[in-house]
Amino acid sequence: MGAPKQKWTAEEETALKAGVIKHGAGKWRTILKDPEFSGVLSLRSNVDLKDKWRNMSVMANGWSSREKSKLAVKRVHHVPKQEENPAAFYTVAQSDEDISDTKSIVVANSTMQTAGPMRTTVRLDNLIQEAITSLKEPGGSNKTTIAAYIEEQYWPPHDFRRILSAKLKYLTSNGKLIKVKRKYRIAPTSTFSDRRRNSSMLFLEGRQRISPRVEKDDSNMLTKSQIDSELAKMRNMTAQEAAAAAARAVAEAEAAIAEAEEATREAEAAEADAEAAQAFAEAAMKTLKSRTPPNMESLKLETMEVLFALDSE
DNA sequence: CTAGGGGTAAAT
DNA sequence: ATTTACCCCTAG
Repeated sequence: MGAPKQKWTAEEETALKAGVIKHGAGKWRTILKDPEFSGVLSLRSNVDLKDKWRNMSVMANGWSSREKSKLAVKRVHHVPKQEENPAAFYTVAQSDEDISDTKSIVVANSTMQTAGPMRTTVRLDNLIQEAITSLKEPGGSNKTTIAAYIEEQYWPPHDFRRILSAKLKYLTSNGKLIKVKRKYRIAPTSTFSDRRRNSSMLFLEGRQRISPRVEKDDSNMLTKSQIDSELAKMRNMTAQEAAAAAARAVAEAEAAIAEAEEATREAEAAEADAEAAQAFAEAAMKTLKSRTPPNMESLKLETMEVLFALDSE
């Protein structure tokens, strides 16, 4: 029996994502026990988490059918900026053969070969959609509100707002969003899958303020200071954690960059590479977790540089 | 416990 | 029809 049904709430999904980011994909039990998430996820089992993550991954993969398509990976095409990037990452990811997925390997390899970052998408579409639906503002939400919502739950990539603008513009011209007086709402007919609207705000526990040392964030939006504190924390992290955090940041940032470009052209192709960054980031995390890199310090430094490089982009 | 294969059935 | 939540099982 498939068992009744209990849709995952946005809070739970957020908690799961945050948990994965914090503890790594696969540490379901750890995530579950973490007091930061146990509240929200108390009704979920570790297997539920795993399955949900699987579902989410499948979605991110673009094309459904859980495990059907082996996905013979694709072209890594043009890259807006080409510098020598996270060499440390790529090296690490590549030097590992226990990267389970074909896609991961391909990503690493192709990335190496083209000496450029892969393009990706972090489902900004979905984030926007989630923001609008969750905010439930009559008449839609304006850009600032949407940005604030997203920034509250996700680590905002450097030039996030610029990208958001481009994306919003594109989605509007595309008919997926309707803009009325600077407010966006989801087009009724759109392909936006429109998901649950279970915005029962239980506790606002789903996501804690990351900065323990910055106590003065009353109503202040924690964007820049959050980044700073993240970086500060990274210095005290283990290489694995630092790399994982950085990997995620890199993936998101590059994805955002790709998104921005794509938005001004055609966003269709963007979906196809959606998983690339995720696979890459996961591979990096996985690798770094299973084996401690020889030179932790240099790795840490490398990741830092990556972050700064991206930040000054 | 986790990964992942496979399956059922409720929702959409 | 597809997606999605949940279950079960096996290997490691």
